[in-house]
Amino acid sequence: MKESENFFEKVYEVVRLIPYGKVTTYGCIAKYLGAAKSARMVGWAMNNSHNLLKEVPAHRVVNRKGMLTGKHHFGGTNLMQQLLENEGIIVIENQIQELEKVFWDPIKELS
DNA sequence: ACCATGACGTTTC
DNA sequence: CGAAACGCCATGG
Repeated sequence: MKESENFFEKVYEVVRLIPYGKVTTYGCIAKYLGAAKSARMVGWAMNNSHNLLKEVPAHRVVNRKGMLTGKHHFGGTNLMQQLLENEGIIVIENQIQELEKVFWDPIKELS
């Protein structure tokens, strides 16, 4: 690992800052970090987050559509959806409902 | 060094 | 309006 961890570390930091019952998108995080074109890297960082000693609430991070694309990475079950619903977020068919309502923009909130 | 893949996003047809 | 293709960046083989 190298300084690149700084990028991942930043991602994890922002994800951990997501308040309870709120969610954000990969693109927003990437943009907040100054790598708007690297939204995929954010998702990749999440994948690597499993290797971290500290757990990251990746279940609060979804794609632009609010779809739980990465739920399969949470154990192959509906764990991700369960976690979100547990926080009061309505999830139907791997898709977050009232996304605008639970959406949390780090740029807007952390600006 | 090149090709293939990915928890995305935007643009085009 | 819906689906497909392209683009971006980083990692792995």
